[in-house]
Amino acid sequence: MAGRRGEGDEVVTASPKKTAEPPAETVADVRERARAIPEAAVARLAVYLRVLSGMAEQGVTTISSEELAGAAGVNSAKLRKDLSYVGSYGTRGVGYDVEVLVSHIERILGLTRKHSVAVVGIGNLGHALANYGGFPSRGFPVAALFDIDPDLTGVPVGGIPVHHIDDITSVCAEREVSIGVIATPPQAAQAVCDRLVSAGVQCILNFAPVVLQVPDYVEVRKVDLAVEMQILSFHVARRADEAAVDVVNGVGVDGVVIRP
Amino acid sequence: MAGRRGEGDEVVTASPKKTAEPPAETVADVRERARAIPEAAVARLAVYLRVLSGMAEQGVTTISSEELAGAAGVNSAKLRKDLSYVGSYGTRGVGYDVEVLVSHIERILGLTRKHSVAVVGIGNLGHALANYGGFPSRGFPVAALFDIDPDLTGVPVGGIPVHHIDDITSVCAEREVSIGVIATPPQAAQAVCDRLVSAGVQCILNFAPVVLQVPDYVEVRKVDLAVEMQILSFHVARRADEAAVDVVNGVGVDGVVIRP
DNA sequence: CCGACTTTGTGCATACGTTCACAAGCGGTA
DNA sequence: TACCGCTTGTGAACGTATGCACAAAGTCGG
Ligand SMILES: NC(=O)c1ccc[n+]([C@@H]2O[C@H](COP(=O)([O-])OP(=O)(O)OC[C@H]3O[C@@H](n4cnc5c(N)ncnc54)[C@H](O)[C@@H]3O)[C@@H](O)[C@H]2O)c1
Ligand SMILES: NC(=O)c1ccc[n+]([C@@H]2O[C@H](COP(=O)([O-])OP(=O)(O)OC[C@H]3O[C@@H](n4cnc5c(N)ncnc54)[C@H](O)[C@@H]3O)[C@@H](O)[C@H]2O)c1
Repeated sequence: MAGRRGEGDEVVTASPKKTAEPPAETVADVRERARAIPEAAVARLAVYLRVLSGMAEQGVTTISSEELAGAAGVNSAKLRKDLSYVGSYGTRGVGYDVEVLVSHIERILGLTRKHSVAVVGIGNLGHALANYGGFPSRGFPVAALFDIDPDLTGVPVGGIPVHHIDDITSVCAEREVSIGVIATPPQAAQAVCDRLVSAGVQCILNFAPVVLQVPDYVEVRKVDLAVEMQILSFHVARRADEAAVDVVNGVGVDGVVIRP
Repeated sequence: MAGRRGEGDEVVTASPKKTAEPPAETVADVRERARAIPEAAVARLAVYLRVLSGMAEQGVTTISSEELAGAAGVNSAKLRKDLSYVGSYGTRGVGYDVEVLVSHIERILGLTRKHSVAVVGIGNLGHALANYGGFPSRGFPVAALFDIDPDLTGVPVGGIPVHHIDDITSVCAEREVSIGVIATPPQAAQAVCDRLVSAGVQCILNFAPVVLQVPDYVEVRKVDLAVEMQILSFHVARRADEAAVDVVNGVGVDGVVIRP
């Protein structure tokens, strides 16, 4: 790593009583860095990873920040900064080795280990998720399905048997589920969430349009399609408003310049 | 509106030659404000709206920022700031009138008008979306479905007939589609997107794991479940790293205090 | 009508994220 | 080896978002 402040890899022998203000840099910093990656950058790293995997399949071995940024739909400076959080694995004047980059991003994202997924609520959405081949191939095997409906339990969906929600604790423990996906009706979501948490699941992906309450140590991400659509709707409205402003501008509100 | 700088609701007659530095506030500002709402705030407004609608159904007529913030899972100061972008419709010492707030948020989000949705790609996910009742009830009627598979076209899904993708332009125009949802395999997504744009659709919600290229005036939002899971995975890994640091800390790296 | 109490709305400080711009570093070439 | 052109990696400037803390503005009981 280039512009590091201190000098050399100062071993952990640490000076005795440095009560001075500027804190010394330690081993902790190496770990600390992972924590220092902005959430927004993490989301983009996942996108870069997908693009890079595609590149690798097409036989591309090296890629410049400019190219990768184009393919990922971001500014190249941002891309380089994002990659700098991961470490410095590029070659100046050349670019990045695709394989190397893939493996380092995978390491940072914790994809060196598989994360088993459990889907709760095997209705419209749950069926789609269970049948989807895109998760296992990316390191997220769907290890268990749950529903409360007795007509569904026992029947396999996408090759995986559906368990009754009451068995959630034992099955999750047995299959080492680390991610729980909630696809139940909103009324049931909080209760399901609580059961997942009790079962030791610390990561939850929630499709139900409710705000889940969880302990601090549990990470929740939500996918709310109605919210997405409302954001789109907002932009439509905003655009209409701007058009209206332009009209007013054209008509000319006396003397008042809108954008000089 | 409370803390407004100027005085009274200065009508649009605009003072003659105020070339002074502090720019006068005009009609444009009212419109301007909509544009000034941070994207993050817009997403939260949609959540507040959902919570408020639920409250209204339960007969709640008034709510304080503290209560609403709790229900929406955010800090109350943030909530109040978000609402201040919409305008000042609360009553100090009392709180917000639920109905009033709902209607103002709806106005800002452009929900006073319906936004017809077209879903393209009626596979696993497309079926789930077409069958989902949550969209029409929130002002987003599903007006058309499209697929390339001749076996699917003509057959109704969720009460809506599936059209062939080749009819996309005429059908979208006829049904005044304003939001296009892409649920096709990734390989087809860019082509489908281009067709939607040609058909005049300016808002796109993309489920395919690809980065879409669109003209500036088109708004795209993506839902990428694998990315969501990878973000969760990152947090798991980060947590494991922190635990490792704590162990090192416990063992005691001589003299170096990690967090004093 | 007053004064105690509650809750909003926002100025300000801080933290976070993005973008610019350029020195540092590398491969290739003479 | 010395130079050149290209691309990375990162300080620093900027812009945006968050959260605190408190004055302003309202309600309500007496
Ligand atoms: N279908 C979509 O396209 C879509 C889109 C956006 C959001 N959502 C949300 O996703 C969730 C699921 O949607 P859906 O269309 O699949 O609903 P659905 O009604 O088709 O399926 C829900 C399933 O959950 C099961 N269930 C109910 N209570 C349960 C409990 N306590 N424990 C376990 N399982 C339980 C039901 O038996 C049913 O099989 C809903 O919250 C919905 O709002 C769905
Ligand atoms: N199913 C899921 O749970 C899930 C989860 C995450 C992401 N996705 C993504 O969503 C998309 C759809 O997933 P799916 O599981 O429904 O796939 P699917 O294969 O079940 O369905 C795809 C549908 O698109 C149609 N199609 C193909 N090319 C088309 C074209 N050019 N024009 C119109 N229609 C066309 C096909 O006929 C098919 O009906 C994929 O990109 C997938 O990666 C799905």
